Amino acid sequence: MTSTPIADLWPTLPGADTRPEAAYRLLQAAVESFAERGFHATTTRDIATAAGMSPAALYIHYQSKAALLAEISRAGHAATLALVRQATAGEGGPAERMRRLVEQFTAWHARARTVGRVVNYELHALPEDAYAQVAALRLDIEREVSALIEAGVAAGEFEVSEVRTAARAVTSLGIDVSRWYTERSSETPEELGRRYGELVLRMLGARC
Amino acid sequence: MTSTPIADLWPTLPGADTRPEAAYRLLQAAVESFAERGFHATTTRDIATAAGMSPAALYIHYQSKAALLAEISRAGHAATLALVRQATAGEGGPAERMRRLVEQFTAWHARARTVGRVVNYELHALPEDAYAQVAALRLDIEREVSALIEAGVAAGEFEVSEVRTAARAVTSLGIDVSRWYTERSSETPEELGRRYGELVLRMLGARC
DNA sequence: ACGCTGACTAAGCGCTTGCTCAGCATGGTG
DNA sequence: CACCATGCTGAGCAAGCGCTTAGTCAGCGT
Repeated sequence: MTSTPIADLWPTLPGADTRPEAAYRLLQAAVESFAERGFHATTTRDIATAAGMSPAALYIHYQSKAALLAEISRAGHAATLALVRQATAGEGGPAERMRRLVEQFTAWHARARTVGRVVNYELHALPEDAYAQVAALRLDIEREVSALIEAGVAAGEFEVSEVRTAARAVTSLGIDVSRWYTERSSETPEELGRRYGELVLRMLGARC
Repeated sequence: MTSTPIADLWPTLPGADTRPEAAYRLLQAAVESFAERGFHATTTRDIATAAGMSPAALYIHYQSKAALLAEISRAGHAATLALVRQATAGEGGPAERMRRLVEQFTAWHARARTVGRVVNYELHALPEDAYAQVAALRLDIEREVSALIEAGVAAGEFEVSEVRTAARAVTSLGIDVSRWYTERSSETPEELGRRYGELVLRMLGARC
């Protein structure tokens, strides 16, 4: 029942199979700690202890505490963009694709809420170069959503006055799920996804 | 053109008129710093310097760094709840009141985005007693929104499958504005509010 | 048996943090 | 004038921070 959100993320990391298992444990511990307390309130001792090691062991696998955050953020954004691309590229018209996108985008932010929190709310703590990479990925995600809405408008399936505002609202709804969703929530990630899909289609004026 | 978001907040603070002006400057500096860097990444020296004082001066007006956060959070939540109550209590049917609520809720989170960020994203740093007070206020806000949606459904003006999920979506949209809105945004807070009001009414299935 | 390597630890360095405290200037009051 | 309360500062303390260093040890090829 309890999911391991980091598992959604790990396969997208470079060299995931060759990397020692200890690096994985450190990454998992960092995600959990950063999500719960925030980057600056998390100490390297927290992470190392949660991973069952001494503080110094962290620096064998990662250059710094910030490098850990950068790796989580990069991989998390890459995974999200991949999810968005997969959903929008599938079969069906704009409305059908939008429903699928919102369902999966929302469910991911509920299921992988710890990763989602780090990805969306710890951007300011990223080193400059990592931030630049991540900002580019975020732009790509928003562009995908905007393009899909525009396609829907062109096909006469959506009716929207401002595409950019609508795109903001769609992504915003999904992202904010990682803030408020807890494992005590009454809805499963998939249920929530389906309901949000319905709400978004109505928001976009999809012909009923 | 540039707003001073803290001004929206200050009047709701207890003893605002009797309190020395230095306390106000410290509070303003704290809001700005907490919003930009987060609570834990902000030092007492940051706050004091921004207020034009030495670090020690902070402790004449506030018991601790956390007490500053608590005061900001309490006042910010109280102001938000007051805004919500004022909007929902006005004249008009559920749809009209919901439009007004979303317009004002959204515009506030754009205009007072610095306060909004502290209020919504630094909850975990609150001392336990302050957190309890603030959690109660947050529950009240959500209850107001839920009640308004239920009233709309009862009046036949809304059509919603799950009231709680819809309420979550409505508040979520507004709250997340404080995360992404910047003063470089192309829309004014009021424009954004109007557009979001439109989107939310559609989302709730308001009869057109 | 041997030396080497790579994962790891115990100890701790240099620095920053939240916060304290003795003392100073100011201005209202007798 | 003396007196004191108020608002503030300069200096600095104890604790905790990110990170480094020297060294241990199991597993490996030869």
